[in-house]
Amino acid sequence: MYMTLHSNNGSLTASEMTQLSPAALGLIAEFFKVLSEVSRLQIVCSLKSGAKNVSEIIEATELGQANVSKHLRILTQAGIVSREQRGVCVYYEIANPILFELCEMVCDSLSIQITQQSEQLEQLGKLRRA
Amino acid sequence: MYMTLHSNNGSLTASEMTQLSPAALGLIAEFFKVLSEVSRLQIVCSLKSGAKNVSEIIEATELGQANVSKHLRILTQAGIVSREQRGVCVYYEIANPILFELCEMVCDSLSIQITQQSEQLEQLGKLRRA
DNA sequence: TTATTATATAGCTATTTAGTCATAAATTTC
DNA sequence: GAAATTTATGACTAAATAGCTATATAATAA
Repeated sequence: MYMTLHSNNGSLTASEMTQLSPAALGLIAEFFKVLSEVSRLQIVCSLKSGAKNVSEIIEATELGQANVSKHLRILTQAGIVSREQRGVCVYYEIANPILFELCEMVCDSLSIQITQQSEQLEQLGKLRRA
Repeated sequence: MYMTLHSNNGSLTASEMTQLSPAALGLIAEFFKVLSEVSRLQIVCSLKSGAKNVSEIIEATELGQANVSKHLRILTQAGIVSREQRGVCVYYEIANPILFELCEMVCDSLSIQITQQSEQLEQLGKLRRA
């Protein structure tokens, strides 16, 4: 029996994850894919300080207009940002703060890796010099 | 001034993330990209119960041999799994357990979204029937 | 209405990459 | 050494997509 994403009232423990169905893995993969583009991470980061309209996002990220528009559509569909029209302008806002936790965890993890690698390189250097 | 990944002894707070450099965002994006493929998530899940050699992974995931080999290379380079040769066989193992936390968080998040969406759809149904 | 501004979208190109097949490389067994 | 087994790699194809330009749509102002 596979585990679906909304079994158990929407909460999955790590041990249950082993049995995630291909469909659930597909949703997870899709979510990660949305976060796997530098441009989209830039946009999200630019919204960290609060809601911005498209023009403001373009200015903050220095990306092209059409490009930003497309990325915002992807982020909205993924439920990561929310969209609100105010007159001519459309304001976007972080809708899913989980994202920053995720990034933080990845940052920490990568930092540790980088630190370990540089330590290993240093050890290697010492061995060479010896 | 941009924040690099290994500033502050490898620990970044959420508030600092706003100022991540494009280079740091690139590393984060790359990490997420590795996790954005169903096949790789399948492989990782198959390793949840412990180390497996390539043949065992192929059996567990039902993916092609060359394909698995390539994915394992990508996962290894990303520091997500580790590689150990024992005779003819090569055993892979989860090296970065952060991954399961990440998946769990995404699962929870997605579950909540799906629940909310289905509730909204239900509300919509009630309105239509009324 | 017309003009202007803000955002979205269609069409296109170039790049990336997952998957497959064939083959190479490495290890063990006979 | 030869054969068999396990894993890795190179070549190729098909599909996905980021970014661009041009254009469409929507809202406001004149």
